[in-house]
Parts: sequence; C-alpha cells; structure tokens
Amino acid sequence: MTIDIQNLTLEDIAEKAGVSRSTVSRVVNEHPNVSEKVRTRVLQVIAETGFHPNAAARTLASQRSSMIGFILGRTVSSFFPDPYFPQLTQGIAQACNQNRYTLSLFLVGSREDEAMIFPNVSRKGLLDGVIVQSGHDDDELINKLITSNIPIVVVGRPFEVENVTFLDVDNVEASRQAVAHLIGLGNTRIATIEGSANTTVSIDRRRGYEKALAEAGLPLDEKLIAAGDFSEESGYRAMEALLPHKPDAVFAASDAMAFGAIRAARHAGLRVPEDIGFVGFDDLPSARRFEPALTTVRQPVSEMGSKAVDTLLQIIHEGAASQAATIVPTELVVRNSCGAKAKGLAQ
Amino acid sequence: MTIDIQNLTLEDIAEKAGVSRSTVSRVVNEHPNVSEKVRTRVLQVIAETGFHPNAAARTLASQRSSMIGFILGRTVSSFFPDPYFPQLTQGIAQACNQNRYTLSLFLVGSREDEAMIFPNVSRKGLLDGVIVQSGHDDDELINKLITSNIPIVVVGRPFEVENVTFLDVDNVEASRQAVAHLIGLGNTRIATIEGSANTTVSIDRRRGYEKALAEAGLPLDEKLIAAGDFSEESGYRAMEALLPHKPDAVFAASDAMAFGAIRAARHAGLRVPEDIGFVGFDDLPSARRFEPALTTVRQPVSEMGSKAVDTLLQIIHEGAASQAATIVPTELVVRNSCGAKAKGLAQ
DNA sequence: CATCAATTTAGGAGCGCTCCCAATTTCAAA
DNA sequence: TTTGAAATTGGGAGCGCTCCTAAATTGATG
Repeated sequence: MTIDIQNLTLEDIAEKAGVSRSTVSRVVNEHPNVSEKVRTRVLQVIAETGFHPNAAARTLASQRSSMIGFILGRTVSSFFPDPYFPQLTQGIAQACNQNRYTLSLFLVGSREDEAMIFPNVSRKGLLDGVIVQSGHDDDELINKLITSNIPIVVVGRPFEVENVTFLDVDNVEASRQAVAHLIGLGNTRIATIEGSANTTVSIDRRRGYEKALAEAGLPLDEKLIAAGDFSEESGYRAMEALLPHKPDAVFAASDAMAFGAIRAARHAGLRVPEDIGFVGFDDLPSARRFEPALTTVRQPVSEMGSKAVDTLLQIIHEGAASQAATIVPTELVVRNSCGAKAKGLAQ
Repeated sequence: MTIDIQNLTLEDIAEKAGVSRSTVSRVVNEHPNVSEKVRTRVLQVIAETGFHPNAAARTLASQRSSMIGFILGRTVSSFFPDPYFPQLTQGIAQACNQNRYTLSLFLVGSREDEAMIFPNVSRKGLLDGVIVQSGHDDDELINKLITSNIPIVVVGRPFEVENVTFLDVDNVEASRQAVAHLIGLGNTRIATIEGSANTTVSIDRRRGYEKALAEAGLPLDEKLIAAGDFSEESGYRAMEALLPHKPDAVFAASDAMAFGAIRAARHAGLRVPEDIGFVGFDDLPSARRFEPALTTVRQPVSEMGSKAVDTLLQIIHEGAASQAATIVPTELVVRNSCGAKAKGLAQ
C-alpha cells in the first residue's frame, strides 16, 4: 500500500468532498462550527487520499511554523557526545513530540557556522522560538540571539542575565551538598577541582564549595583549589598539583575529572576511598561501574529539556514565561568513592 | 546594536534600493545577470536593514526547504544517549552546516509519536529529504518512509534492502578481524556475546564471528554463543552462561556488554586478560580508561554522518545516489583486554 | 408562516517569495 | 546614426495555505 504523496492541496480535497477550501481548512485545524455531516465526509476524503497540508504554505499564511530550534553554541557544540547534551536533546525532542512541534538542531561548530546559522535562526518563517545552551562568556551567537527578539529560553545560567528567561540546575546548592557530605564524613582538608574558567557552571560550583566550607567553619585554602577543564586529563593533572598539599577528600566539578583525579591519586600510592575520598558531578553512566563506584551529583537533565520546551511554548503563546528563572534541584548519589560506605555512614 | 528583525520583505528592500523585487531576489540568490552597480547598492541596503528572506515564503515558492530530517525510529530512540547517536548526529549536523541545510531531529519515542511524526516528515513543504537510522525489523515508520517517495538515506543496513540507498559500517569484516585477532593470540575456544536479536547489526557481527572461525578451521560451538541486548547487564548474564563452557576468549558485540562480561569473569575468579581475553565493539570513551583498557572496534561514526548527508543531497539534487550502498571500514583498536600486550603480541 | 439570530459555508485577499516572460537598456558592429 | 543581439530589469502569476467577511442555511420564536 504505497500512499503516493502527490501534491494534493486543500482545494483538491475540497473538490472531492464537494465543499470549499475553507471548510477543509476548518476540518484540518479542528475548528468548531463545522457540521458533523460535512466533517466526517471531509475526514473520509483526507484519509483516502493521504492528504497532509503543506507546511510551508501554512507557515507563510499563519506566521507560525510550529518549529523550535535547539542551539548549541560554538563553545559547547564539540562536547555534544558528552552524555549531558544528548540527554538534554532527548528531553527536548520528547516534549516537542508531545506538543506537536518540530525540532531543529543547530550545532555551531565554527565561527563561520555561526555567521551562516544566525540568519536561519533569527529570520522569520523558520522558527517560532529557540532554546539555547549557554553558560560560557564568549558566545556571540547567543548574545546576538538574545538581543534579537525571537522567543528564547536559555538552558544553563547565562553570563548576562538581563531579562532573559533561563533554566538551570542548582549548581551552588548541589556542590554545597556534595562538599557538606564530605565534611560530614569527617574530612577537613577538602580540595576541589574546578571546571573550565569562564563558565557559569564552574563559578557556581566553586561558590557551593566555598559555602559548604564556610558553613562548617573550615578555612578556605587556595592551595586546595586546582583548575581543570572538565576533561579526565585535566583531572589527572589537577590532582597531581593537589597531592603535595595532602587533601583528605576531593570534590571534582565533573565525573570525568574525578576519574582522572582518582587515577592520579592511585598512581601516587593512595587508596580510594580509604586514604582519600572523591565526589564527582554529572553521574555519567560509567560512574556506577567505576571502581570504586563514584559518588556524584545527578542532574535531571532530560526533565530540564522538557521544562525548557514548556517554558518556551509559554513565551511563544502567551508572550512571556510565568517566571524568569527556573532552578531545578539535583540529587547526591552516594556510592563508594567518598568513603561513606566504607565507614558505614551511607544513609 | 539591536538589529530588530522586523518583517522586512523583498519589496521593502527593493523600494529602498530603487529597484524591483525581482532584482533583489536575484541578488539574494546570487544569480548572475545583475549589474555590479545595482548589486552593491542592493547588498548595501540589505546589510543596513539586516534583512533575511522569509524561509516559509521561499520554500513555498521554490518547493525546496533546504531542510533535511534525521529520524531515529521507535526502536532506537531510547538509546540516544549511547555515544553512537550523538556522534552520528554531530557528523550530520556538521555536514548540514557546510551545505547550508537546516537539520530537523525526530526522536520517535512511542507508537503515538510515530503516527504524529510521519505526516510531518513525509508531507511536502517541510523536508527535502531524510536520513533514517535503521537496522531493526519492527520499525513501521521507517518502512512507511521508504515506501513514501521522499529522498531517503538509511544509516545501518536495513532489513529490506530493496532499492534503498544505505550506508553501513562493515560489521561482518570488523567482527571477523576482531575474532581473527583473538585467534592469532592463540585462543581456540572463542565465545561471542550477541547484541539484540532482530537487528542487522547483530546478524552481521555474528556472521563475522563465524567467518573468522571457519577461516581458522575452528569448530562452531553453539554453547560458546550467548545472547545479549547490547547492555552491560546482559553482558554480565551472558558471561555467566558462558563460563561453564570455559572459553579462553570472548568477542562481545558491544563495549557495554564486554564491561559486564569482564565483571562476571572476575567475579568467577578469572584474571583478565591472563586467564581470558576480551574484545568489544564501539570504542566507547570509557573503553580506554577501563581496567584493563578494552580492545575494541572503532567505527568512523561522525564520518558516516557527513557521508549520509552528502549521499542524501546527491539524491535530492541529482535524483539518485552514485551508489546504492556505502560500506565504510572500521578499525581494530588493540589495547590490553585481549591479552595481546601481555603476550607481547601487540602490532 | 414570517422573522431574525445563530450557525455553517464560500470565496477573496494576502502571506513573501520564485520563476517566467516581456520590456527596457546597453553596446558593438554596420 | 541605425540596427539588432545581449545583458539587465520589471512585473505578473502562482506556490497552498489562513483569516476575514459576506452569503447561505438552519432553526427557534412569535
């Protein structure tokens, strides 16, 4: 049964059903005020012919495309395979399906891409709105998008927060909890390995670290803070720098860095978690099967994606979101690497 | 400098530049036969106003949208976070950028999604063509798509190969090589853990396994073949089933299953790779840092993505692809889990 | 059975572009 | 200068839909 998608038009269907173009349009768009008799006759013809209205014509006439874009700026696109992004994308895609919206994906690879993509994204007739992953300072496209007046929702706390609706994980609180957990385990010399500079994520996670120390009355020792860039390699190097200062626990701003750091600690002859405890951030799939299983922070990534879509649709349909910022909570997943289980302190 | 994206039209630009709509259209579309003087004047006005032609109007008038879709069917969408898919998506997205095409992503979650998405995908005025990830039998959407006559390229060998252009990794040869490698290491009782049934990937990898055994004159022992579903958990269980039959090496059809299988082998007191060697498939990021580092098959996933786009554009522009099937080669990455390094036999 | 309001249906205008063809301009050769 | 081919430019028609308004139909009411 090959339904040949020939170029049927509303008018064709109208003729076959013995009604007018407008009536078919009303049926297709589920408008009220169509008599039951006519509606069923038209639906019948539509089913028989396999008709689907032309998307471009509909968009042109109605000035709505029922499409939204998901944009990953130049500074993050290359990390797309990092599980965070596909998970977020999946959440967004699912929500789009549910709302009968079509999703366009823009991975901005290079500066040239940026120039080419911007018109596509901002011009009329393609997208009703966009979701942007942000959190890095040097992201021109995102800033241009924000100043153009297309409906927009930013995922991740943007650098310039002026009247932009955004959605973010509670990085400060998540990190505070993680570090407080390490403190609760009796550690006093807690180090941290930071993510890439110039990202709000890193800034916020650092703030959470400091907050936890302050709450516990522990001193902030700059020597126990090492710079990384979220990668495993950088975690290894950061740990090497940290080791001389003898931390008894480490909070890494990403699981990948935690993996690297643990490797470095072991290389130096330390046992994990007996001699030194670790907490990561992300809850990568491999965190569970790592030896020792990594204690880490889990983010509701996919939920964030669908929430981003809901918020964007609100802006599209109602002109504004009900709240300017949504901060979603995280969950500390206690496994073995922090030492809680070894000490019989797991909840 | 807020460029307000008001609804400028060709006509507006034409008026400002003192020319006709047609001339502006020619300039925008880089048609020849526009005098240099007029062209620069028009470009000037366009730059000043920040004009971008309306996508929907252009699509409607030209019957081309410059958009393609990437569709993950119901049977694979849930695996989107598996690094294979984001990597493929990235390759596709990059190629789209280069060719000035816009990418739409369809993750078909449920059967209801399928019904809702199909019209969007197949109807005119939205997509010029689609790339579909296939390889599973029960995938209605994909079959419907193939019978509708939208330009299509399938990634992964489809079940029904009748006049469909597809692109696939050489699973048979990759597996043959992997198993031959284990044979070359002196193993004679080589087991395999298969992926999900009803996928061409599994079928092909099994065939490669059998081929390698046959070439080496080794018997095919059904007891050394265990069923899995690509997941780590299934790898663990499959290995438990395999252990009583004392394999000296295992070829797992995915890295995740290899991880699970190694865990099971160790649980039974075996040393890896001294007592038993393992080869996986996929080269996940964690394969490198696994203990022991996993020998596995690397696929040029991102390249496949861009090749899929090239092929699709060929079909769109020239009516057909230059070849019906493209089979891309893989690479065996020898690390420690197979025992080659231990035996001093690494390449 | 007439009247009028409410419901349903039809058709025109217009969304902003492309594409075609005709009109205009340019310019070389006679 | 005249002529005509080539290059450039302009404007109409039309892509397939939505939305608005007006016409036709329905049906309740006096």
